[in-house]
Amino acid sequence: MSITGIKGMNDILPGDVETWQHLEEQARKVFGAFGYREIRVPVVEKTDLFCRSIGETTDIVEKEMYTFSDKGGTSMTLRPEGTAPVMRSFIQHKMYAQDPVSKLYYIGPMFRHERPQKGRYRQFHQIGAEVIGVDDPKIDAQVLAMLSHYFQTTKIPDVVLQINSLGCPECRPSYRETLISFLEQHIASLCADCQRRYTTNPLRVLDCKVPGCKEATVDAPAMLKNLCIGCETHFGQVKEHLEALSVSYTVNPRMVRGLDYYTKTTFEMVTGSLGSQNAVAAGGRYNGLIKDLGGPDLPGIGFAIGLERLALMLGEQSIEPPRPELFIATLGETATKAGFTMLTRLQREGVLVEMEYTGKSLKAQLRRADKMKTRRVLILGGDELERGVAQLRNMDQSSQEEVDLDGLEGRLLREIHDA
RNA sequence: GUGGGUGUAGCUCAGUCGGUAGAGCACUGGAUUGUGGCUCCAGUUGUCGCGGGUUCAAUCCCCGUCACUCACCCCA
Repeated sequence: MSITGIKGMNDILPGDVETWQHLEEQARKVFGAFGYREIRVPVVEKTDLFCRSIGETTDIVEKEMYTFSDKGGTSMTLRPEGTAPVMRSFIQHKMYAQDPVSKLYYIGPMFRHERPQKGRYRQFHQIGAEVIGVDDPKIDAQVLAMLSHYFQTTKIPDVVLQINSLGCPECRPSYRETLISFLEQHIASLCADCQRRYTTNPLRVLDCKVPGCKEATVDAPAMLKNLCIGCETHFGQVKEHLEALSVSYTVNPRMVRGLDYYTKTTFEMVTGSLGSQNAVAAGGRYNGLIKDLGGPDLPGIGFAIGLERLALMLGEQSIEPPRPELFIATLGETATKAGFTMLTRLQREGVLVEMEYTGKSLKAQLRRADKMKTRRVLILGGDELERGVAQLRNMDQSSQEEVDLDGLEGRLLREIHDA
């Protein structure tokens, strides 16, 4: 048996990769216009970084990380998400000393050891953006405006923006307590999972899909009703700004996050067309994170987009390879040599040119040229070469003319550039 | 971690009520001593996922295992 790839880690082959390039190019364009600059950070970090940022009791940290010891014995982890490494880098390079506001984006692979299924893989790819240094609700709204604009320009169908507020260290702990005591009274009607997690992660119970849990929690106290003054006005202003920017959204008071660092505004772009892996982008504000990681007390907000899920939504249509401008078909050794040097000269001019290297029949060469959907074929024969001419065939029109080799390359280059 | 489905040619799949296998596409060559797409003809490719059991005989039945996949869980 030959060596295969690793479960849940996929190859992106020609024909599919063009979709990915499109998604990445659009992100660079859109994010660039909003003033974001790219940052590239390693895929491996010290394990501690993720434990401290994502949260010790989250599923990600408890059971999904690719963690190993390097030769010096330090525990390292393949990054399961992008925000923590970016914040680590931000702090380490004291980026706050250069500019009070940093707007950064990243593109790259993330790793989580989960059971793979549609839209969920062990190596997956995210495009993320982060704004550090501003707590103003205008920024929350602007981030959401940029995100929904990105979905419009990439022509991703059927996504809706859901927003919520998770409160802050002032209001969340007391809400948590009232929620736990509510859940205790209804524990009998909760599913086994919720009975287990209602103390560790009570907010998650509100997001449970089991009908019984939904019913039991209909009258549960809502975070949005228990926000402190600061969080409430912040959330209200976010909504106002979204309306002013004509960004459509719905409030989902039961939306929760899988990472502990989120505060205040949280959001998801949700689709109905991907089954249960329905979040195609998600994020929120994380005002305490940078301080927790040993940096200054600066607010932040950001999101990550799941590229596999977008690629799935854009459909399976495989993209055709580009059409060569010219195929050089040759007969005989001297013509083949001459054709080969011409091929290379034109390629150096940036023109897509092909030829057959293995000395097949002219018929076979033309068939191959046709299969590649070549626009033109230059037929170089031995006798013609001596006379300084060749046959130039237009494959679309099935027409052919004899051309002088002298000045031919210049003529072709002009023709190709004019088209 | 739990459950379901599927594993036959490069791809999509058929098939054998147990006697070691086929189609379409793709690929190669020919019908035109130097000319593609259409058509016609010919040809190549499989340890029928792997291991074990039952049997005279297993790709087919049974058990195990691995892989892929979908769902739960979780999440982008």
